[in-house]
Amino acid sequence: MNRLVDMQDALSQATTLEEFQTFVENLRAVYDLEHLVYHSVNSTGGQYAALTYEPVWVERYIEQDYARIDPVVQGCYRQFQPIEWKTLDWSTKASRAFLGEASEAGLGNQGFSVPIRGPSGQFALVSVNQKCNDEMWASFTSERSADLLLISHYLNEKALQIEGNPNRGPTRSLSPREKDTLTLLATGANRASIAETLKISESTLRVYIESARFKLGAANTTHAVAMALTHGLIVV
Amino acid sequence: MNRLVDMQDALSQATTLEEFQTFVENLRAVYDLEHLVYHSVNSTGGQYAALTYEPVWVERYIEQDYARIDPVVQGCYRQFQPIEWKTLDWSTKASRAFLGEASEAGLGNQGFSVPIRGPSGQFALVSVNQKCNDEMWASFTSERSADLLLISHYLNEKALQIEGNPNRGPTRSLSPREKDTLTLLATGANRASIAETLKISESTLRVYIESARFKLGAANTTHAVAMALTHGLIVV
DNA sequence: CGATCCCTCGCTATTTTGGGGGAGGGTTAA
DNA sequence: TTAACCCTCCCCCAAAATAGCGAGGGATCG
Repeated sequence: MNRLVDMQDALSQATTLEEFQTFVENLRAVYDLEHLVYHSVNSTGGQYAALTYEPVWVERYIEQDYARIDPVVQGCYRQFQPIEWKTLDWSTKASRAFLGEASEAGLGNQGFSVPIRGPSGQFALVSVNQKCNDEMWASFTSERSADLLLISHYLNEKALQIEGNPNRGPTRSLSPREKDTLTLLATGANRASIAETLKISESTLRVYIESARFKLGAANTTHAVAMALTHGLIVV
Repeated sequence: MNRLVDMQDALSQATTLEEFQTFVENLRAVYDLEHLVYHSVNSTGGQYAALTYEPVWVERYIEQDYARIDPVVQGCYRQFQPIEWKTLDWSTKASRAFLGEASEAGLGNQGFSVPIRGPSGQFALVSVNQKCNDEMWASFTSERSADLLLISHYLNEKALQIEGNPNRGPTRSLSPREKDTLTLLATGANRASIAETLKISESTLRVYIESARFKLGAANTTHAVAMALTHGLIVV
């Protein structure tokens, strides 16, 4: 387990994306893997990765927006547990084509990916890739799964830290009533029913909505609710 | 590290909530902690926990809906890293009252919590609690933080497995246009400006909003955006 | 080849929200 | 004792969103 301790030490030194990338490359070498990938995905198509794949493949992946069809990404997105690539559904046409291209780009036949989730819907995955037979791979993944979980956690922690956390700006705190209001709005209730629930007049309710909007600098109610959610001010 | 392996074995036997609860109790004993808590806060406001707190405290916690003001829950909700309770903000009146009650209920002065997130916005936290001085606690948490991360992961995996995923079944995935739409709505844009941004007519845009609402079972646009956010379908 | 979904656009009401004003009384901290 | 919040309530009117209909063309999959 020394490797993990060393890793944390080395990782704590990294403060830039370049150092992060170098770290991932070193980690690949230490574990004697074909490839190691940290891949952060967000739903709007933005993505950031530190990886050891061929640049050509990476470029094509981004250009073709393969994250949308990549069975590994899609599979991880719906699971909590790490995923063995072999267990994924490679039957669709798109998947097959994707697999073919990936093989050509030098990816091994074995793969294992760990989903990681952070606040505000942040999502990333750490994948390891190898060329070997099923038996050897099963042995590797069962022995190293705990390591991989921890590595994934530390990598994501570092990535979030380097990217800077999005909760920038002095978000003024909301009053209890404002929280109640936004929370109920987030459940889809309209002003009339919320007023009834909170046993106040709709006029009063409007004051809360408006003051919450003002405090958050939100353009409208939906915006205010979205901001409150992503800033963790309310939990629905 | 044998303890962790044993733990996984023992946990794999558990198939019911009662066994899960017993497992948590045993784990508390093994690590010689005052308390150990697995607390799942689901997005509809419901919560499920396996813990070693006094039943009276648990009842009060649920009855008063303390999850909404509990600084540990609130803090974990917006962090990726585990949290040391001492670093939280205990200055507000509600926090202080909460802390007072918690102490009376037998909670120790030291605490450490690990946030865990699963698919569809699932959120849980694992907390450990102890009565001891700062130095001893710092030593414990630094030595055991990796253990705790893994424990949290395995506990959540098991909890998800036991609970099954019936409530998250009908969440159909959103089409790209629907995601675009909800994402822009979450930024506070109105329909006119979104239509302009996406270079489509407002009529078309309305179809997306309505189909997204329908798919998510949302009562209105704000609800749909909130659901998409908490389920991790969009990221702002 | 039909079912199903996605993308695109239109119409007329009706309902809901938002903007901009007020007002009074309570608590808390400088 | 002020100032700065917080909670509560009211008015009018304009703007925006929603409900409930419709239409056609394209891709995909069984």
